[in-house]
Amino acid sequence: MSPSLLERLQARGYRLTAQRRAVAQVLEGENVHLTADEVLDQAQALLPEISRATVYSTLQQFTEMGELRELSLDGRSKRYDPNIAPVHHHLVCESCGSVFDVAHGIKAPTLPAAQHHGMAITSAEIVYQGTCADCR
Amino acid sequence: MSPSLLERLQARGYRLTAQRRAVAQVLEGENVHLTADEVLDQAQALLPEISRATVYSTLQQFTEMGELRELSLDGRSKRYDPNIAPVHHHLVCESCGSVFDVAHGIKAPTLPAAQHHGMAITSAEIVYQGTCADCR
DNA sequence: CTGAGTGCAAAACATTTGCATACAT
DNA sequence: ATGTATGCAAATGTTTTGCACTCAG
Repeated sequence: MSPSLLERLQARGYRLTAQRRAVAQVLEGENVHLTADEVLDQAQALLPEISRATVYSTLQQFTEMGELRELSLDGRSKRYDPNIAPVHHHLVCESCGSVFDVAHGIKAPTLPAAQHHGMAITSAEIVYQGTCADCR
Repeated sequence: MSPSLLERLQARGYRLTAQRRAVAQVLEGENVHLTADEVLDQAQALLPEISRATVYSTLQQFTEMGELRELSLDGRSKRYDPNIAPVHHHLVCESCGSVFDVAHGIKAPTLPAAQHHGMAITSAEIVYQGTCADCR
């Protein structure tokens, strides 16, 4: 089994506090795509005194460290995905906003240089939109 | 040439006011991906008394009518794309948020039914991320 | 005319920031 | 110890809403 988020943070020598451990623990697992607010809720269940500002700043740091991927799938709030190892895409329910991972192996087509508009491309992500079973 | 946004609205018998005409006019053209706030700015240049609430509600209606496509490309604010005819994808600058269209012809791979997670898929959009010429 | 559209201001969210205090290393 | 992380509360940015007034059809 691959190292957990918490283990990866320790391995980096990252300063660990109870708050950061709570955030890491909430984000452990497969197919996890929580908003900052959901992370706050679940982290407060583990550690009641954790504050909103700390959750936001911790999520921002984990993202900058490359330990989380920030997803902007609807116009409302960002979601955080701890599944960073393989590049993978997402399915989004247009009705309730729930998110599923697409197993790796599906690859976005490479964009011909003529279409780069002068940009240096670093990644490509596909968002499949539709309606989930619950919303139908 | 294909009918303009304004012409399409007229053809639907949609009730037209000076405000709605201003919003439609601002969104005319190719490679336009404005935020609500940018639409407000430009619409106020045409019609100083237009209000923020009207711009938001008009954009929402145009989107529901299928005359605009709402893009959630960064976590900040939605952008509105009047180019709805062909399905097309986008290039986004991670630094400044500017957006370019990818010419049609590029298609996202079809997702095998086994990966649908019970969802009914309606569309697939690719977001290519990178850094634009100006930001380098 | 008349219901739908508009402006205004306030509310509802999402996120960020400044600063004094607490704590991991 | 010491510098960084945290909590609090206020600020910022985006979008929505309630309500009285206006106007397109």
